Amino acid sequence: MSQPRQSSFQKIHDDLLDKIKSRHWQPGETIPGEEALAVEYGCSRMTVNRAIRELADKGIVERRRKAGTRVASRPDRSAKISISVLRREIEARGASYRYVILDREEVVPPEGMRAKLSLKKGEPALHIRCLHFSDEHPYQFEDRWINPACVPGIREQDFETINPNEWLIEAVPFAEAEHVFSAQLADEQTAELLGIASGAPLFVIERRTWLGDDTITTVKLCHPGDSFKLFSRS
Amino acid sequence: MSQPRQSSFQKIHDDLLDKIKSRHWQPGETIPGEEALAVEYGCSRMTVNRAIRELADKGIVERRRKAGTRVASRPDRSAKISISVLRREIEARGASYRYVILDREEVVPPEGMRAKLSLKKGEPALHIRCLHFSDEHPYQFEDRWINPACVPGIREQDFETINPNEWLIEAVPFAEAEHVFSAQLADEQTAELLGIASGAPLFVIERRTWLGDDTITTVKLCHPGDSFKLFSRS
DNA sequence: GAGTGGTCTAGACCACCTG
DNA sequence: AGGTGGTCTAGACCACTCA
Repeated sequence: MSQPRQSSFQKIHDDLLDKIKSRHWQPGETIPGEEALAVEYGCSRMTVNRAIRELADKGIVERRRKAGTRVASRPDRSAKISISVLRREIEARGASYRYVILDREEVVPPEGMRAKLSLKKGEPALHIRCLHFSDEHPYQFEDRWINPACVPGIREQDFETINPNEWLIEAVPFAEAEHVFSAQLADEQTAELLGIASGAPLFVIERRTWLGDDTITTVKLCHPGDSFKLFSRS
Repeated sequence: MSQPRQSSFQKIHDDLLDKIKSRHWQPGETIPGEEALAVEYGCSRMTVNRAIRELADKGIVERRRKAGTRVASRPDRSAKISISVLRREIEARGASYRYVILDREEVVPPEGMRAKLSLKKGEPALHIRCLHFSDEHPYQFEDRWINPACVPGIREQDFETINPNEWLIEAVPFAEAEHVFSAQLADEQTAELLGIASGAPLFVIERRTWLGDDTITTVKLCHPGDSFKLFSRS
C-alpha cells in the first residue's frame, strides 16, 4: 500500500473537505480562522491559506474578510465539460477519422449572423459546411461562419487537408468560447447528410469563439442524437 | 476611469496570458523560469509561481520540473457548466415554479439500475417520478432512483412540499456527480406528460450522484428539446 | 475599530526529471 | 548531476467588512 505522496496543504485540504462532507461542520457554519488552523496543523498560515483557497475556488466554502470562512450553504452543481478536437476524440476510440468539405464560399451573411460576427453591412464572411466521419459513418455535420478579418491567411486556405476547427486552433489558440447545447429535430437536408431519418433527434452544439473584442467564428455542430453523448464529471 | 484593484500575481498572470495570446510565446515554446521572471517583475519567486500555477490549472501552460514551463501546444476546449437548482433557475427568469410528484414507491429495481446503485439482489430502492412546471407549462420530467440506505430519513419524506432534488441537496450536500447529456426522441408516455408530440426532441440529462463509495441517486431529466438550452462559457 | 482573509517576501529544502 | 518547479516558513502589511 504505497500512498501517493501528499503535500501538506493537500492533506489539510482533504482533511477539511472530509470534515465538511461528514457534516462535522454544517453548511452555513463558520470554520476556524487561518491562524487557529495553522496552530492546529502545526504549519504556517500560508499553507492553511492555500488549502482553504482551493476549497473556495471549488465553491465548497465562502470566504469574507472579517466574517471568516463558512461552509457554502447552497452549493451549485457544476460540471466541467471537455470538448476535444473531433479527430482525436474519434481516433481515441480506435475508429478512423475522415472529413469532407461540402461548401466553402465567401458571401454576405444573413443579418443575424452578421450581428454575431460584428461585421459591417455588406461585408462578406466565410461560410463553410463540412461533414465528419467516424469509421466511414457520418458523425457530425458542421456549419461554420468565420470573420475573415480576424484570421489572416484564411483566404488562402482551402481546407482540403485540414479541417477548419483544427486550422483555427493552430491559427488562433487560446481564444475564449461560449457553448449552447440543445436537442433538435433533423431537417431533411441535415438528415440526408448524416444518413439518418428526417425527424430524428440531433444533439446540437453551437459555439461562438472570440479573442479580445473580435468574434472569430460561429459554428453549429450537429450529431445524431441517439448515438452521441457528452460526458462530464464533478 | 477607476481601475479594479489588482494584486501583483494577478497582473503577472494577465501579462503572461497576453504574451501567450499575442503569440509573443508560441505554443510549445518554453517561457522563462520562475527565478528569471521574478527578477524581471521585481517580485519574489512565490508571486511568479502563483501566477504561473493558475495558468497551468487552466491548461494554458504545462509545467515540468527541470524541463520548465511551456505554452500548451494542443489546448482542449473545456467549458464549465453550472446546473442550478431547477426552482431557482425558473424563478430567475421571472417565471413561477410548481412541481407535482407522480409516483413514489419502494420497489426492487431492474437489474441495470440495481448495479448502478450497488444494491444487493432483492434489495428495494426508492423510485420517484415527477414533473416540473415553469409558468404552468411542463418544463422537465424527472425519473429518479434513490439508494435509501445512503440517505437516513428519506423513508419518512413524502416530497409533497419539497422536491427530491432540493431535499437531497440539503441531506447530502457536497456529493460528487457525473452527467451524461444526449438528445432523444420522446416516447409516448413522456410526450404526454410534457405536453409535446410523441417523437419530439428531448434534451436528456442523466446524473449519477455519489459520496465516497456509495451511489446515492441516479436521475434522468428530460426537457422538451426545442425550448431547452444549456449554456456554458470559456 | 478591530478581526479576518489577501497578498507578499526572502529564504530554504526537496522531488523530480532531463540532458 | 544539476536545474527546474513544488512546497513550506515566519513574518509582515494591507484591505475589507462586520460589529
